[in-house]
Amino acid sequence: MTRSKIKIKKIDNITARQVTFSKRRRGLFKKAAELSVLCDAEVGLIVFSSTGKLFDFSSSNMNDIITRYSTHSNGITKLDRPSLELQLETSNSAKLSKEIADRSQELSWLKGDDLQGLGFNELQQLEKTLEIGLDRVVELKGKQMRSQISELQKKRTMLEEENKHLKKKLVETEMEAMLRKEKIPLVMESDMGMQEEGVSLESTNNISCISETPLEDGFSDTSLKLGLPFSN
Amino acid sequence: MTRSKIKIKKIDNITARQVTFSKRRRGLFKKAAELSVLCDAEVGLIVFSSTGKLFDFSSSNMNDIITRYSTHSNGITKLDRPSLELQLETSNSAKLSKEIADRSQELSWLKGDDLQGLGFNELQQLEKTLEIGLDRVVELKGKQMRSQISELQKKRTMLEEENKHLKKKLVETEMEAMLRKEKIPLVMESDMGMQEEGVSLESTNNISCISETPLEDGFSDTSLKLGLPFSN
DNA sequence: ATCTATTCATAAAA
DNA sequence: TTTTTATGAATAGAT
Repeated sequence: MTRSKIKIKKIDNITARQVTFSKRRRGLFKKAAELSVLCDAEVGLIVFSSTGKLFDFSSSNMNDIITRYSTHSNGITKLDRPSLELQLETSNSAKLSKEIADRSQELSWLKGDDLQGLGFNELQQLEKTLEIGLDRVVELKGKQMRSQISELQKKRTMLEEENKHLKKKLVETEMEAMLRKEKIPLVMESDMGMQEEGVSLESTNNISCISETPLEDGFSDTSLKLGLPFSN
Repeated sequence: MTRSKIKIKKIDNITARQVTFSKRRRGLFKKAAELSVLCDAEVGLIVFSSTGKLFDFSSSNMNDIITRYSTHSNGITKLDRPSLELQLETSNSAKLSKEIADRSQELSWLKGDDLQGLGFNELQQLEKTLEIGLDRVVELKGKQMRSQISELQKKRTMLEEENKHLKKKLVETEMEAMLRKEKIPLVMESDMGMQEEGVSLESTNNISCISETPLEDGFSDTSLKLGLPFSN
């Protein structure tokens, strides 16, 4: 369309055709893009050259555009090969939705919501179900609590035992030291490698370590919290 | 692009945008057609206006083009473009199934089943939920029972009142008959049109209703069952 | 929708 | 291919 007007018919010369294709293709894509931007349109453009090369442009997402086109243009007529499966899936979805609705309803009832429409027998049944459920939950909870308690008690016993041993050992060590007429430094704690966890010699309350009443209480406190570790 | 150059950006003025859309759309489609003819290319063009209207052009068949595009552009991903909806449906089904599973699980828990995996806090929560539900059910049930009882009592009162009147009337009738020296047949019940429902002259248990016991019993039993009409 | 001044697209050539 | 250039086509703004 310059130098001379041309007729719109297939260009015979292959080279010329390819050249024209390049030029016009770019022009076309440019205009497509401009249209989509200027006019807020959704544009999808697909071009296959005579040599089979693909060029495409889409203002958004080509799949979206094609999908939208499919539903718009002929709706179902077009690609109805899978419509059978689709129908199956759709009806399946419907079934599932119904199922969900049913279960939601039952859940509501069990939670005490939405009871207005129920008759007496239904309420009766519901009550029974709830009582059974509650019984089982309470029972299991109790079991868990009991097992937790017994575990803690076992641990306490173990630690008490350990403490007893440690105290004994400490007394022995002291005695030994006294026999050697050596004084055990009071600040020894920081240097002592305490491989025995759970027994701490440091503390805010000072306890004399050497004496006839070798260890007053305070050592017997294993710091074990017997409170149950759950909030109420 | 005449009179003044324009910037390629969305045209704000709606009217102007629509006008431009019309003009440029026609230009675009014309060029698309020209390209396909001049260069022997396969062209597919899809345009949705901002108002949602669809315009399309295809040098051959749009489905073919889309199919070819699908195989070309991403190979497998869109090869079965038609199954896009199917995929959507399928994923939807999956979601729904999951939902059902969730609700089923919760239902099981509420019914006291499948509790093994639950921790203490979950059991605690469950117990609370069940208690609330149970409370509500019991409350509503109680309400229904009370209203039923009061309704029945009202009815009983009504019927008792009615019976009293009927007895009185009967006595009067008897008296009258006696005065006329006429005898009232004993088998009259079967012929008497009993327009008063709820009042049965027949009965197995005999209860005297009127202090003077003017008429023998059998009249006073209204056959009212006060037991609640539900099974336990 | 139609008109026109301008800008744009592009056929032919390089 | 891309660039150049002369020219026809497309179109923004007005009507």
